[in-house]
Amino acid sequence: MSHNIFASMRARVVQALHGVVPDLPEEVVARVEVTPAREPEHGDMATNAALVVAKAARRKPQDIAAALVAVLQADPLVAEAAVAGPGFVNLRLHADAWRRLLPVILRTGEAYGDSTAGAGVRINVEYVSANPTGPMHIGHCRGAVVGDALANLLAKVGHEVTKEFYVNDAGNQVTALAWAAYFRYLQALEVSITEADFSEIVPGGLQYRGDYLIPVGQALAAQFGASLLSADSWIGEPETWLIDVRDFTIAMMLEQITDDLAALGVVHDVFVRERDLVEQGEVHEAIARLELDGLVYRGTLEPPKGKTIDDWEPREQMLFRATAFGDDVDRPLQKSDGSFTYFANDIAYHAHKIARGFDLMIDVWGADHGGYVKRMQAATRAFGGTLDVVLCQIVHVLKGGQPLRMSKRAGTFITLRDLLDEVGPDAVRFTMLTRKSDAQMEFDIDQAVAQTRENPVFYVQYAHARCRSVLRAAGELLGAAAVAPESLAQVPLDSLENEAELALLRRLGAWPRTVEAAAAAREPHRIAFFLYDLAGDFHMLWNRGRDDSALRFLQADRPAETLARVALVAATAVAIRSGLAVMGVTPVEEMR
RNA sequence: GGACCCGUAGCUCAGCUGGAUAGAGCGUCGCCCUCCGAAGGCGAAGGUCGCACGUUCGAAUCGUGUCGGGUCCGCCA
Repeated sequence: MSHNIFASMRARVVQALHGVVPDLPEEVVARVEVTPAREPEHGDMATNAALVVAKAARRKPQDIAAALVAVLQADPLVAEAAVAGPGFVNLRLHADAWRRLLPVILRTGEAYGDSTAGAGVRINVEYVSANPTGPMHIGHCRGAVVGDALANLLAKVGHEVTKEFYVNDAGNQVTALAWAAYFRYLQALEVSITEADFSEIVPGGLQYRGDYLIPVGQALAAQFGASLLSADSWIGEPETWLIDVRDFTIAMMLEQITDDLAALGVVHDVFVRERDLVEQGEVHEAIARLELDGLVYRGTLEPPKGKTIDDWEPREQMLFRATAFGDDVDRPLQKSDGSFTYFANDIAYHAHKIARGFDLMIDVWGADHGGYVKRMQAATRAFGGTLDVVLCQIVHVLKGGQPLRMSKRAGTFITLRDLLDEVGPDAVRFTMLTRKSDAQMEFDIDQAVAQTRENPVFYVQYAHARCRSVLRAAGELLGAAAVAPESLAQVPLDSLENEAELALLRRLGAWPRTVEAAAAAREPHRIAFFLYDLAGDFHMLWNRGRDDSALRFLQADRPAETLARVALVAATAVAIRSGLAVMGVTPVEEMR
């Protein structure tokens, strides 16, 4: 059930258009838009209807616009219609058309803005998907927030959404992790060996030297005692301990990651483990199916030009014919040791998702995976699926006006947990959504906690707190029953006629179309900007009351007007909560 | 050499999928307030939308080229 006033006006415009210009092709009508007017003098809304059909109708846009105006002026919602510019039709609605949104909003509650635009389309949103080799850091954080908010947004427009985490627990990385954990295990048992000496033993050298594995080593010692050592209390043969240590460590890391995510408010519905896919033979199955379709062959790749690779030598390998689906080159499926590449596993994973019946997959990745998009989309198309990728660009963290250079070696490595401790989950989530995800962003820690307008989190929360404050005071003045949503939904609203009040009303009316547009564009940041603007409208109204006490919400001697204003305030709070819910941010009742 | 992302006000960024005179916050300048309807308010200045062609009624938005910044480029994930 949609309460989108722009959608209903569009329906009226299209109906009028059919009367004015018969036999219009569907695809032409589809381009008709009804959008909010940018300038208040232009009215409330504008439509491009006459402009987009002019060519098909073989008539001048202004003529069609004039004919539309004649029809639309008779519409009971329309106060004024006029031709403007090259053939726009500007519409000014009766104030009542806007006012009657309030009961709808109050009765709908936080579901205001929901729609059925996505009904029947199942979407899998995969995000975070970090290696379980260490704690979550800032780089993961943006993707986590964007993915989570996007999933909420898609659900709000009616999609059936699954939030999914792909655990990369099958590659060399987790073997390296096991070695690093084993070193900490030795330390926990006070086996005397230096990091340098141990690194000599590790195939490829010791990685993951961070302190975060110390508790893992202790836990291993507590769990296994000395049983992972050799008989002479020295380093055991890897085949005797590697798998146990690896699985134990992955489990602990994964638990820490999910704990950190939970602290951020991110909870996935489904975890898929790469190792399970490998062990259940799904990779072989997926590759076999590609072979059947003639999309796999043995060949030799050209070395990349302009980039010298020291030990490059031409090598024949198993390749996926990605170029058949728009990629630049065909992509390797097998390493020289015969095992599958990460890409091959990922193909199996996406085939797995397609087989589970999703109509659309959306992967949220870091910018460093940008070069991977085309091949993955090629692979999913080979399986008859559709993949959208949302790339999240790098986040630079600022503190005290200075960039924090993140370096594991220098110890200025910011974990998600550090950030949450310093800023709090709500501010982290909101701030991460104040930029388009494919643009780099600077995360200014000082700004995220600032109690001023320059901090959008504060500004929006403050607006909600003020709304709640008004509602509490109204309850004391008029009685709790009088300010219950259903009571307010029946209040006469004629007294809402101040320009600032109407501006706020119009903004509230734009919420459903904002949600739909943001979902269609996969751009959750638009929600943050809408809320910032909405908060601005509300604060402006509040400030008017500060200058002129007649404009304050609560007027002890004029209960009818007070109730109408309280209804507007209550609806504003509802819309803010509706938006914050998409972002996963908790609305506050008061500023403290 | 190639692929992908980004170039909009001094700074950080929006710009609703091609619409009308390109917006916000910060900063700057001016005025007001310092009242718990506290954690400021009002107003002003400030832009050849990196640049050049092209597409069309119309371009910050689409295409091509170019310059600048970023990410990445066979057996890492």
